[in-house]
Amino acid sequence: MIEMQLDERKLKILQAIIRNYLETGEPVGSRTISKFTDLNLSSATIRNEMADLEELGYIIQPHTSAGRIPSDKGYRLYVDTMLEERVAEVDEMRDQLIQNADKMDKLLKQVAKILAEHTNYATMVTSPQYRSRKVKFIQLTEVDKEQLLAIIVLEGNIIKNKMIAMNEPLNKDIILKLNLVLNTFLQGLDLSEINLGLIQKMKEQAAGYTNVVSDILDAVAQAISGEEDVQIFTSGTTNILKYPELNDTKKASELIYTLEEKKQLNELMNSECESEENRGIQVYIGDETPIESMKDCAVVTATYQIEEGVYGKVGIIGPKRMDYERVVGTLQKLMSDLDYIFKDKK
Amino acid sequence: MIEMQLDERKLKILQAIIRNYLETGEPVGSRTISKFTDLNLSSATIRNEMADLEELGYIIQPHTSAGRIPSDKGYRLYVDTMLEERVAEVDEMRDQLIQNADKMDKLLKQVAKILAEHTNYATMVTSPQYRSRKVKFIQLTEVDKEQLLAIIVLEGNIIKNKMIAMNEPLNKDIILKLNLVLNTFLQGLDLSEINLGLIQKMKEQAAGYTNVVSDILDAVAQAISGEEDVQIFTSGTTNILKYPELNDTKKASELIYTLEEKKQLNELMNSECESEENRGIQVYIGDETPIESMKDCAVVTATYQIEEGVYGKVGIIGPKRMDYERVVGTLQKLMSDLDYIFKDKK
DNA sequence: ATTAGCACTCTACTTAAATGAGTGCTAATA
DNA sequence: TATTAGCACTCATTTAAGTAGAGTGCTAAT
Repeated sequence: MIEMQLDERKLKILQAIIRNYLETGEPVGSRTISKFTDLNLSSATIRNEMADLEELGYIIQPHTSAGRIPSDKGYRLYVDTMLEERVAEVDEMRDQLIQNADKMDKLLKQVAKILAEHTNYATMVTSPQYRSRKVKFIQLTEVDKEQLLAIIVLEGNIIKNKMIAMNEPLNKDIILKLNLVLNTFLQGLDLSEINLGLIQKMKEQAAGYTNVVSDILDAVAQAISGEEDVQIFTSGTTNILKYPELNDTKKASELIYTLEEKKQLNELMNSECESEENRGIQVYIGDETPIESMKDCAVVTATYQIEEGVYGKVGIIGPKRMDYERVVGTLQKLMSDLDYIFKDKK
Repeated sequence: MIEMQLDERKLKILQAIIRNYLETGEPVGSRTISKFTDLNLSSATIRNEMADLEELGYIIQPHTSAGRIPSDKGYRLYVDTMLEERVAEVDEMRDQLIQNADKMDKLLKQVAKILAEHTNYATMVTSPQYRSRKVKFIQLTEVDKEQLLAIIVLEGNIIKNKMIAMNEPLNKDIILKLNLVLNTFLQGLDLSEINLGLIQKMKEQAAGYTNVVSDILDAVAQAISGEEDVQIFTSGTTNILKYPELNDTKKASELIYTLEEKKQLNELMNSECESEENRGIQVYIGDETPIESMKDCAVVTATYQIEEGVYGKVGIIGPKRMDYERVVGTLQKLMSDLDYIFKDKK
């Protein structure tokens, strides 16, 4: 059997099928393509080509006598090679954003919301992760007889508080000494550099009050490492319900639940941003996503950068027939807007 | 025509209808009630009574040959007079809660989530509003040459941070003095007691450095008053989709959107808690709720108290055929658990 | 006052037929 | 050889009709 190839014409037809499907959400038939394209081919010819495309795995027939819809492989080809960049008309987004730039989490919530409103998809935004954040200083303060407040300031003035319960009151000198030890050891250190060995050393250094002190150190260490506070903001989850192909109650509710619950989203939002050249925009289609409830969706993520080593991600979840051009365009624009805003703040 | 009255028997029948409907979600017919109750009446008699109850407006017939379902008025009567208190089996909830009691917002998120999981309804929890919160202590710390960190600890160990930019570096003595002034003046004060006059006095007291100082005081005052952060946490929004009568895509998505958006929820969650005796538990049925998208739901809210003058609210949103007994019971239990947790923390 | 019995209503479900979009294949055509 | 017209066939969707069952309202008997 002759090896089949994707010639120019097949590509054009595939593109037409995808474009059309993106618009309508309905399987597209040969007649439609015959009229839709400027190829001037009869529906019969298109049918033959479509049969080939199906054999090649780029399109799928939901049932015998239906039109074709793109397969994951088809979408993938489309996203990789056929996507024309598009200048999105999202300047107003920027204006809306700048107004709320004073508090980081509010800003990010805004980003998620505005993005959702603009795209009509569900969106998610992670707070920046301070992976290589350095400790600027630490201060322990006695709040009352039973409680100590640890304040940890990280580079970039990220502030963390941690209440530490004490069994027995500590006297001022000890607190002073602890402050000294903590600062001497930890100041200027990268979070990744704070390991168990170091903590062990500190415990030795502060020997004598070991039991209390080790509690405190543990608490502080935990507060510093603070994985926990990679917040994820989501918005527009109900947009999901607008797309008939996702509107199966069971599936949709699982998806919305995932978005509400947020835990699982880390899998998506924590993956490294590889291709620097494309502003870290990644597209997951169908089974490519690591999240079960999104198997019928497409996910587009982009990475924004606050400064060297401080990244966050923005993601959009929609049907596979997502308007990729618009989404990618919008995200690129948004990334550059965020850059602008953060530069300004700094 | 003779004025009809709600006699004992009619009440019993109504109660049986409602109970049954709460369980099944289906209209309930006369035969069911005839067997269900211990009244030993035939279905025919029940039918007569039901006709009366319908005329009185307590039940509704969705169509000619269907059973009856409770009307809003019927639910209302049920909630007001027929609800027997029930001891709920929610002790595990308490255990789960205590584990996460260290950070307020996490705790409240947990409350929302656990409550949603236990009840299978959608839930919402507001952060407490510190109307009459007292200042415990304030500390200014120099972070670097240009920035000062103000840490304000309020009663109940609510911690607020505020970064303050300085035009000119301050020397240590001045900071010390400022600390002293701030604490002397503000410690133990109610937020409402911190007014412009007081601030004026403090400014005088710290005269000499007025320009910087007034900036700082303004910042601190703003940080303390911090109205903005009445957060609302929601959870289990997808539970809505489990109830067929709410599963109309359009309505459900509006409702979930309301819950995601949160803004509107303030209308519900900010209303005063009137009847102290009932732990501030309020029930809104159907049109009684101020929120449009909840017209087909029932909402139950309860008020928790951290201490004198510091309240927050917990709310549950479900179908009108909500299991009121269980919900009210669960909420009462939860309220007392929260009390316990907060007492302990204090 | 209660109840048995019966005719009636209306929904939900099942089944069957009609519709129509779309295909695959074959034979004719350029 | 590539393209196309034409036709039989498939299958999801819609429409219609018929059935079953739950429940009512009313009347007459107890």
